[in-house]
Amino acid sequence: MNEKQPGLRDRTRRAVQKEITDAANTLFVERGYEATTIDDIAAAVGMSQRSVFRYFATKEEIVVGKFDFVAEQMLDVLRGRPVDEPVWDSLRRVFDLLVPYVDAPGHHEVAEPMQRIVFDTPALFASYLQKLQLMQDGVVTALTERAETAGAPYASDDPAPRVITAAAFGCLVAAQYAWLAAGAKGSFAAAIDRAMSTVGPRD
Amino acid sequence: MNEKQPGLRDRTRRAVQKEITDAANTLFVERGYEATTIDDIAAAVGMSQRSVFRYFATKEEIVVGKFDFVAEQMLDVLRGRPVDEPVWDSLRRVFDLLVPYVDAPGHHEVAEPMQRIVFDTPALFASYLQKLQLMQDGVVTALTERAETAGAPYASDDPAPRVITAAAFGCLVAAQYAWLAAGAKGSFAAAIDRAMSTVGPRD
DNA sequence: GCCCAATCTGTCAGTAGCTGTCAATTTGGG
DNA sequence: CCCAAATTGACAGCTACTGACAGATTGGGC
Repeated sequence: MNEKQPGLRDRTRRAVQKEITDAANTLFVERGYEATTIDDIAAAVGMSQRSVFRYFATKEEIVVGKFDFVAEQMLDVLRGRPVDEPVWDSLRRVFDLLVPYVDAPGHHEVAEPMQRIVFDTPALFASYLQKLQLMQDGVVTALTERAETAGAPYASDDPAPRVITAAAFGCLVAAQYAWLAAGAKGSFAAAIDRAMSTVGPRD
Repeated sequence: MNEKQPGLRDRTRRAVQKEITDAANTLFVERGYEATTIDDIAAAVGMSQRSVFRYFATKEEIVVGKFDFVAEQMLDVLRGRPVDEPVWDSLRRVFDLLVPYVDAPGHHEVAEPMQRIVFDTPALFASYLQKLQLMQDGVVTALTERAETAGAPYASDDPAPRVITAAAFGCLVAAQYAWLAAGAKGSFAAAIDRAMSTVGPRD
């Protein structure tokens, strides 16, 4: 087995990371992202600036780092879907993973303002788009493998899997725009449904 | 008339900007983007670091700044298309604008390496994605206006124009991936055609 | 429970991107 | 020809980020 128990060391590491993100997010919402300094965050958590950088490579990563984890989960979900399910439907299921991050019931005090901060701060928005691109890379790989498993592999130069994935993620971002513009009311899942019914693969 | 002659001042400004980008691109291709310092660029053009920042707000802007200009051109092209043309076809025509930037015939010595640098340097790629998003904002506005002109306006909460635009731009990026992966041979326009025939709007 | 190697930590020094200020110089255009 | 406006370099300063090192902490096998 290549499985490994998290071990105490890893667990405390995650705990400290969460402490930092929580403190940072509070500050970001209070004072704004750019107005908050790494030293501010370090002081709030009670550690040195250098140590904060031992948990997060960049300031942006404090905000968007969680999406690395989401990207992994996406692969699990996608691989768990039936191989004969239409690709567009599988992708729709994959996006269910993001719903709790966006539509977070309960912590509307922090989650929603943070979302606006991401969309309004150029540096953060760029990082977010980049993470989405990373997710797409994983999805494209999984989709390619799945097609092979199903006995209908894509040609090596066929752009189809990437195009379909890109279109689906485009729907995702558009849905998020619409949802935020409408005041973050209503269900985010419904916004995705609506977006993904507007375009789709051709055959 | 709200038209204004460029005036000598503006023209020299553009000229200096071009001088900087040319010198910078050469250095970027030679030594890499991150290994090249603003001071290096300033020295190469024979001005102070401070002055370089008077022409470009950020280092990334030296590379991706030209896309602001492209975004404006896109609006012109889109507004010049017949109002009854299918949206997907109009967007395909808009993308013709990007072909010369990517498929640049002649200066393959710089244009193609720079493209790889953009895709391989995280900071640059993120900026590029952001510029694409900016272009989309403009396109969505133009599309909305056009629908009004045609007497078939979108509902204010209808995500359709943004979704379709996002899907089209997704095709664009996927096409660029495929084209670069195939060694930048063949026509980029054909890659876009292929990508945009894989997905599309539903009605 | 003991102990050591592995990990974590703070401190310090340094680099690069980027900004404000100001005085000196250049220059477009009337 | 001349002046108001724009451009410039020099300097100081801030913040994100990195490398190095010495000392403290601690997980986990014995």
